Amino acid sequence: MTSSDKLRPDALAGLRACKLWRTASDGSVEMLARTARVEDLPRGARLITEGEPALALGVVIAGRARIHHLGADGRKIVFEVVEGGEALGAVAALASGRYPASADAATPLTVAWLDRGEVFRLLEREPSVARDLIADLASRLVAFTRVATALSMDVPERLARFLFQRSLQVGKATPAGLLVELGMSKAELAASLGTVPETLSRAFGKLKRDGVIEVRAKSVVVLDVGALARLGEGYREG
Amino acid sequence: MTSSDKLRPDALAGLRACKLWRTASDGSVEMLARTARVEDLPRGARLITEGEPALALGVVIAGRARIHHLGADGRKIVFEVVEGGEALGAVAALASGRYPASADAATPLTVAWLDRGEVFRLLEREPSVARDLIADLASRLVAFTRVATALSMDVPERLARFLFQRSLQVGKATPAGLLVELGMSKAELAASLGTVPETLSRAFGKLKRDGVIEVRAKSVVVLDVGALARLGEGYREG
DNA sequence: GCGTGTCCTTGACGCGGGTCAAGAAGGCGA
DNA sequence: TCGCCTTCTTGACCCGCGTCAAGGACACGC
Repeated sequence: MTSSDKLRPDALAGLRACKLWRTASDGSVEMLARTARVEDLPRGARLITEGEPALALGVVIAGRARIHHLGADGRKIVFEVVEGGEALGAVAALASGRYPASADAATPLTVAWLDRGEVFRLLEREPSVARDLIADLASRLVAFTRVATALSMDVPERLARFLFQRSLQVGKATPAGLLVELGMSKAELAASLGTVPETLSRAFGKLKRDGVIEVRAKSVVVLDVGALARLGEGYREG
Repeated sequence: MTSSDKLRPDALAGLRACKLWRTASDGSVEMLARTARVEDLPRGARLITEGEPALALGVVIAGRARIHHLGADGRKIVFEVVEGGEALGAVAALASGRYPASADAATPLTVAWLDRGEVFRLLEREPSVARDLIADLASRLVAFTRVATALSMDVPERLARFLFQRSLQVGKATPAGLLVELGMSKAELAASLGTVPETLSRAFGKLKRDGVIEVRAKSVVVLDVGALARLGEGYREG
């Protein structure tokens, strides 16, 4: 809240990159940045607690946050991973309700908090921004449906789906097959898929026995991409 | 598409009641209504098929529709029940993607289809409508998070939650306790809770054994509202 | 070489819940 | 009153997956 907060260049750049107001003028974004409260948090810090009134909307400037829900038994489902330029709790803040899920920093994190009112003021100044905002909220909701859909699949299917999508992004062709780096520890992957390491391990075992993949330490070799796609059959958007 | 479609009074009233553009002027709503394609469908008809390009947005004029997802094994999860004045597939249409879930008519249904472009044109004519639209999308997303959350509870908990919420709406105090009409067959209720009649029946049995409710044919008597609320503990928004 | 971490895998077990199949328990027309 | 159909319940069984507990496998330091 000191005057030195007013214009951190990284925060300004982060807000400028935010898709929620992609078409807003630089001037408006700068005004937004001046009202932002910027926080630097260590890995593991709690950003948002489920059930609290959503007064502000966060934009991730650097790092990754994880949106999740803790069940009564302490089990955790991860809904979404939020990275630079994306918003946190936008939904609840705009709906003027309470946060429907919690969020933690998955890495050291810089986040800019904007008051709900400021965002509405931006909309009044530049009505065309509404279209950006609406498109973003809507596609977020679509992504969400996909998560809920995935919860109805069993673990090997969810793993197949993850591997298929990951192979599209970071797969490298090799003589042995398509090499895919997992990009995280298996324990983390298990949590992302809504399961535990033991079960994930068995899912890897199953795909391997079926001849679909070969398992390495921090990567897998995909032998049959088609089978992977079929197993993880979700509905890809156009 | 005939000119007689242009201004069905029920469609006009339904669109006027739609929260998505609550603050729009009557004139704008009438213009919207003139472009709408109105359909009358029998119970059970398929409105939207998962994966199809979302070109239009539906508004329910009369009846109830059910948004659901069919798993590979034919199992069905119901995400949402949409009633008069609410929108169908708004999300996907506004995000210009594909429908992320399917929808069926749960009762005989009248629905008005609006082209995406018409909605965007309305936004340009009346920018203040964006705020309504954003608030609605956002609260929809919050509701959705709650559904996903509920999927991590077991069946008796989901049932308790349903009964608790239903008792708030239609509960009637009687000497024996709080009488709650289910309002649908137990098979339908089972589907809404993402389970099958057999398991629902056992869940009723469990709540009854625990002294929380008494089970009647098409209603239940709630003996211990507190226990119900505790079991179905979700996160109510403010 | 030998501890001592961390991370991953493997087996045994229990529980929730879906499926199958066989009864109850009503409507409802003849 | 008697079928007869639909809806709901009950029991038996199986499967997926989470938990607990016991090993590997590999990296560190000494």
